Amino acid sequence: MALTSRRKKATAPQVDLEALPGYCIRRLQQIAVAIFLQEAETVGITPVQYAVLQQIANSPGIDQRTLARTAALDTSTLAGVVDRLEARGLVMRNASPDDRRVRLLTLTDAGLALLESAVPRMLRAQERILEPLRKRERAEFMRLVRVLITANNELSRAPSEAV
Amino acid sequence: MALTSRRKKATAPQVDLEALPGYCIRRLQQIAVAIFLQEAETVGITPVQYAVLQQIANSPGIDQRTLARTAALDTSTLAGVVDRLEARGLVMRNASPDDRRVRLLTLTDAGLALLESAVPRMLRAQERILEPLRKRERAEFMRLVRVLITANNELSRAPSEAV
DNA sequence: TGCTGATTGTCAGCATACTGATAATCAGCA
DNA sequence: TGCTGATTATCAGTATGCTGACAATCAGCA
Repeated sequence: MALTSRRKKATAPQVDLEALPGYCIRRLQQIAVAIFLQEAETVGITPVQYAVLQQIANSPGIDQRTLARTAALDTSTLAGVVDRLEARGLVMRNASPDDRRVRLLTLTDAGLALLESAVPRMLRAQERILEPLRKRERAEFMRLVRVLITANNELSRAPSEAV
Repeated sequence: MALTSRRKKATAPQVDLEALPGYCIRRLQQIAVAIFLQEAETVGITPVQYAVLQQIANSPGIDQRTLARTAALDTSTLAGVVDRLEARGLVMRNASPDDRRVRLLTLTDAGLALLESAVPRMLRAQERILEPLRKRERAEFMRLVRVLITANNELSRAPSEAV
């Protein structure tokens, strides 16, 4: 039978998703978010909202562009996050006196209070995420993840940048 | 000075996000997606769309509920993904003869052809994600991630389930 | 001073991802 | 047979996350 006459029955490539780093990382992210939301349920914030509140607390009066970099968020994504935090009265958005394009962010008293009550719950969530690993494995996992992040930092539109 | 008269100046807790597993996992997920999208640009599919196409190829005639579990997606999320793939003519959605609630999924010829051209690019993306690690570290990273996923599997609404 | 290019924030559009609700359907039992 | 509870898929609503485009503003220079 000549090759050309053989009906090319396209055989679907069989791939096990569990073996793919990208798939496993997505699963891990889903789980980490679920744990955070469980722990922070009474506070009512998401992981990203926590990160934004925390960075504003770390650097009061920060502008949105810098905040986006330090929280690893796209500026357009950050705009939405800050919108929601502002609507809940947790964050103030004030125009900069020096540059009218810039909007400076500060926590309100309510935002600070919420952040303070969120921190222990956030820490508990972090512990739970790594709990299945032995102590030494946890450190090794974090080391490996940080290598991956640092080396590939520039690849996403929101490259992280230390403050 | 009595405690009650001291103005409680709430001191913002300073936390370094980079030290938090959840934050690092989110960064890693952003990077993994960015690498995948770069490699798969000419094919025009996302990581999740690839996973869905691949699982349909692995099990032709699979129903959406089973597919959601094996691809680690919520059924409501999967509905949208399949909508888009169907609209592009990559997937067929047929009612089951046995149970009219169930919709069975199959790849079209175009879907199969696209999947075949996507696989090598997907594999290249997987290599790039772990490239910053040494060979032994890559295996260790994958082992640790799988421990975390397996142990915490039930925590997300879309617990993965081997086929 | 007035123009040009860069910067800041926002928007529209698309794609995950979740919760909670609902319609359609099925399976089992009185 | 007819009813009840479970199952399948879908929907509305909310929240990341990205791209590409835009208006407002600024900084630097002719």
